[in-house]
Amino acid sequence: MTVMPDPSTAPPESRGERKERTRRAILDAALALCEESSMAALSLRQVAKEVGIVPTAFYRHFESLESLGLALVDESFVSLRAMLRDVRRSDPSHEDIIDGSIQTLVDHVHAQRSHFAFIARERAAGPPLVRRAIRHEIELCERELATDLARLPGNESWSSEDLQVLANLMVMAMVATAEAILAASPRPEIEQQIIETARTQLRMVLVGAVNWRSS
Amino acid sequence: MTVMPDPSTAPPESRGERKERTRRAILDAALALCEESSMAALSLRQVAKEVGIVPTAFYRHFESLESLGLALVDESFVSLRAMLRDVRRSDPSHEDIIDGSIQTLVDHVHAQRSHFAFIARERAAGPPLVRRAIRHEIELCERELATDLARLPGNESWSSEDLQVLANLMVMAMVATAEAILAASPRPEIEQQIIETARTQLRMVLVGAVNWRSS
DNA sequence: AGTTTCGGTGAACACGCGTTCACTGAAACT
DNA sequence: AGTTTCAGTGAACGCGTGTTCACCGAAACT
Repeated sequence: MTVMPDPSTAPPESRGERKERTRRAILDAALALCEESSMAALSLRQVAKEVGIVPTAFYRHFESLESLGLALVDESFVSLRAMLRDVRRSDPSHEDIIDGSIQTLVDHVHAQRSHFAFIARERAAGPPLVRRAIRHEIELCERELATDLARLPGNESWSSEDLQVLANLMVMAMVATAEAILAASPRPEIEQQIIETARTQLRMVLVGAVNWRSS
Repeated sequence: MTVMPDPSTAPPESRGERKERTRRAILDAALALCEESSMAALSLRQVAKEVGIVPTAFYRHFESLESLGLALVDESFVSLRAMLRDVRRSDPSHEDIIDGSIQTLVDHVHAQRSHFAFIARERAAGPPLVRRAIRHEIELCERELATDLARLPGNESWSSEDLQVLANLMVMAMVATAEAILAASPRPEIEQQIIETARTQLRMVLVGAVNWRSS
């Protein structure tokens, strides 16, 4: 609960290290507290109590709850980009590229549960600035995916607009799948069904993609 | 601001009519107030002030903010189902079925803006019970769409599971499109681009669907 | 005409909120 | 050793919160 280490057993810690530790504690507490509703229903005093500091000490780390929110957006998208990197790393020539990608998604959603939940929630309901920041980050992810898709063999004839549209569709399906997994857990049998659904959907979209323009 | 009619000009009004009028005013005020954040950041006193009644009078109509939320879910899904009915009404043999459906979506999103925004927001960030209610309603819509798809010619060979998965994909795209329209307004050129994107995506999915099983 | 019903009132309750300010005390620097 | 820096303190402010209660007065019923 408290940030203070036990002075008898704790190793020596510089001032900077302690500040960073409190900052982390604030971020974690905020992430945990807004899990049940939204950032909009989060109070400075709640966070401070959870961290184990007095309310005013909060201002030593963030100038407002909104800037805390923006920091959480940054942090959450580090997790999301790590996932995209893992998805990209898989061998594109492999047949199970769909299964692999979905498994990577599932793994990361479980490992960084709060970050993905934060993005899903605040994307629609966060403070205006937080909302904007999230939408912007997602748009960047779509553009990245679009350039990745452009490099894939067989896509030479695609216009960049169509690639962008396909990337948008895929990201939207990914976001929805992540949301569904979060809403389902911890019920493995429902989660398995969501995974099956996502797999089939990705295959359907893929079938649509390979027959595009040629139909 | 106030619910009270001017006694000099107002027509006579029964007790039941007045109660219903106040109830409506509460629903509208809540819808308007949580537009900028979420139900989670809504207070009874705020709503009462907006309606023009004293806070305690709220309890004459709803037993809590959460039950108000559930009433708003019901109301919002009346709008959504009205939209689905309009979509379904269009001639399925017509070539522009995609354009027609999307136009219907756009029209309804504009006409019932607050209802669609409410669903999009609270689906992810509302109080747990509200979230559950919305997810359940959306699932019902998916099942309805799946049975509709089953009646379409050329789908005889589809398994009911695949139809369900396709319906899920389409509803997910519809929800995302509605969200995008709400986030874009009032910028007509961006909205037009969203519509174009949705049109292309629906075509892609359709191409995938017609080539399903046969590929 | 007399009585009941009930939507709306207003005071009061204990508590949580964001923000201010002067402060403490140990770490970090000179 | 002496000074500065600064994360964390704690009291105080004015306001908003949900909920309770006894009360009012007009519509609705008998």
